[in-house]
Amino acid sequence: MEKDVTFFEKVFEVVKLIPKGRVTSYGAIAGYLGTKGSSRMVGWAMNSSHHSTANIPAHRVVNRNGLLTGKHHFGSPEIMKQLLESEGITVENDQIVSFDKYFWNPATELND
DNA sequence: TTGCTGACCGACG
DNA sequence: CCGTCGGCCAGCA
Repeated sequence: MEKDVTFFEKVFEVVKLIPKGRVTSYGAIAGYLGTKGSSRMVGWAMNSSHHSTANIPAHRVVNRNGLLTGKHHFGSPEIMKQLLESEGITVENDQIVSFDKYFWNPATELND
């Protein structure tokens, strides 16, 4: 039976499951949750992640183009890039290099 | 309570 | 190719 968990909670769970050195997209998470149309809410959940005490690796979540769209929401646009590079991910021009190589699809990784 | 906005994505002209 | 619009759910005035 499903809990009264909201879209936010689901997003947090998936984001926290993202392995180090990997990245995913808002649409991928939304699609995995079955709400592809609510890709916007995924980003909104990330915004709430700062308010949440849980450690949410929001820097591992980027848009479909691998662009660091939400970098500005980390307090400083450099934080997101530094965090990604700290995990071995190359970021150039606010965009992840070989994004498809670092891309982590929950629907594929979490699903057998 | 109603309505707008938002770290996106995809479709249409 | 590029500009515009609709849709999804939740938070805030």
